[in-house]
Amino acid sequence: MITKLPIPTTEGVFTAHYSQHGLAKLDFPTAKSGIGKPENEAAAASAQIRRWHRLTAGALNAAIAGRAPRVLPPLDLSSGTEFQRRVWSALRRIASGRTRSYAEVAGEVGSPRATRAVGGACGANPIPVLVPCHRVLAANHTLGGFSGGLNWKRKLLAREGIAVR
DNA sequence: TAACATTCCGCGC
DNA sequence: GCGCGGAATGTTA
Repeated sequence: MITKLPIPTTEGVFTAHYSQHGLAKLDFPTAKSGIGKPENEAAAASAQIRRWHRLTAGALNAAIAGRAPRVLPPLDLSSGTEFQRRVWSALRRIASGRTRSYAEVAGEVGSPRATRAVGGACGANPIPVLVPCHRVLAANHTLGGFSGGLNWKRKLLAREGIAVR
């Protein structure tokens, strides 16, 4: 069972998806996000999920403000493949304000030539911002791509003080 | 099998 | 040196 809850930020309203294992997905603001669905899922949320949600909201707002989140809720990454989960945990080890290239990440997960596959895994990342897929740049320090829109990637990097070409 | 959020090498300017 | 075209490469649906 999945519970969806909104998170207001200075950049718009994100939507968090919780499974019984933790935060499973985070959506960028859309034009229609903001007002909940007819069914009031917030009311049905367990005490535990509400607690996770508070952590998520705090971490997300901190990250958007350019500060490293102090605590994160448990993440439910069970939707990913083995390879994707390796990539995502490698991403979480990148310190705020630092960057990696797709090739470097590929090396860290044990498949040095899977650079392009790393790009795919980043694109499949269900929890942007908190799992810092935006800190991965191309080898020549250009932006590369970003599923949620390159503007987001630029903005997030700027908040962390990272300059890109 | 085709599609990629890459990278590397070679060419022409 | 810069820009562009094309091939190699691992993973996924």
